[in-house]
Amino acid sequence: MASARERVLDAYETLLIEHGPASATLDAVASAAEVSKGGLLYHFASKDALVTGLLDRLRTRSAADANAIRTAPDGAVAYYVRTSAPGGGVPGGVTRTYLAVLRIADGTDAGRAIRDALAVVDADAYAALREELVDPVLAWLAQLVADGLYLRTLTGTPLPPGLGVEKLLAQMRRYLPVEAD
Amino acid sequence: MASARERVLDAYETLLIEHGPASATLDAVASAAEVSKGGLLYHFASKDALVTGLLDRLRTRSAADANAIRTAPDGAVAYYVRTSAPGGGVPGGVTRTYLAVLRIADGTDAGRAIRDALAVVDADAYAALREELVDPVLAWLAQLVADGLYLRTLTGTPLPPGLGVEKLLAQMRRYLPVEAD
DNA sequence: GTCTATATTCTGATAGAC
DNA sequence: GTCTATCAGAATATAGAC
Repeated sequence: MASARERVLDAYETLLIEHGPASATLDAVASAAEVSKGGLLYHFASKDALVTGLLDRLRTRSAADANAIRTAPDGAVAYYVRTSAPGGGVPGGVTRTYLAVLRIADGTDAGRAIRDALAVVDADAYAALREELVDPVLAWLAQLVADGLYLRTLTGTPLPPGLGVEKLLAQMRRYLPVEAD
Repeated sequence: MASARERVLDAYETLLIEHGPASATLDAVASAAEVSKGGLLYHFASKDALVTGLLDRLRTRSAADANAIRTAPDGAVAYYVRTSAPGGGVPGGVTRTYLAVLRIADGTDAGRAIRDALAVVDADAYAALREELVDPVLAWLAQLVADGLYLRTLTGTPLPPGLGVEKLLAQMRRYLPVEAD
């Protein structure tokens, strides 16, 4: 079994995504992670510390994912688009953590660290895409397409019938110079 | 001054976007709307009723916005992309309400009505874009670019230096057959 | 390191005056 | 239609046993 600390973060992610921030109470997280509330508070001394722990995980996974984008066999764009689509996230990847963190982002001063962490993920992915696509605006365009899929993943809206990710990638290859050299 | 009912919805939207769902308590909403908690509960008998009221507003504004997309002078794509970018929302438009509703969406049964309402907004905009772009995959591609900007608006991440919306539109016009006939 | 029990604060909602 | 006063339940966090 994974360490209690990792189990707590996994449970917090799942609750944030599936039941929303209001349901991600310390009680609920502890219960889902199969530890007591006291056990949870040993690893994360407060709810803020739990959030900080999730942000640390997000940064770590973002760096790893940027590397995966760079080394993807089918090219950076295809990898990024596929992993952004609903159901396309890889286990232990950045997608799930990003979606969880999105749910606790707000416009307050306290939310500043959260927005900064999300901005770093964006910048990491953009830098990785730029290594395949030299034109900055084109790289941004490709990233935005994938981020649009991300928004669908966030809302839980399934893809429209007849409109799949591979069809989208084919259209991008047809019109945009996004092929790896 | 706007009616108390509209002020309450405005205040609820603002609190959801700027301070997150946890801070959008009945007390806080009433205070921001400059009514008492009792006054709020006269117009919206429960928190669920407040959510339902916001979803009704979302659907109304989505229908109006779909019409604005169709009749935009510069074309549907340009309008949709511009209004999706950070700071591009029009007062009383669907953007702000959509961002607020996004913050209360979750994967539970109770959140089903919320996700459905968000899906309707997506479908409304897609249908409006399709009237300009006949190719379904191309229309979807254009929508995803705008939705990617939406995600940035949601996270509050400013656009990268040197990468503006008009540059993006120029690139889209260059590579994609997205020009209005 | 992990647990139970408790203190304190805050939330949604009700009751009833005006 | 709008207000104040109040309650029952839940939330975070602390204390201290094991």
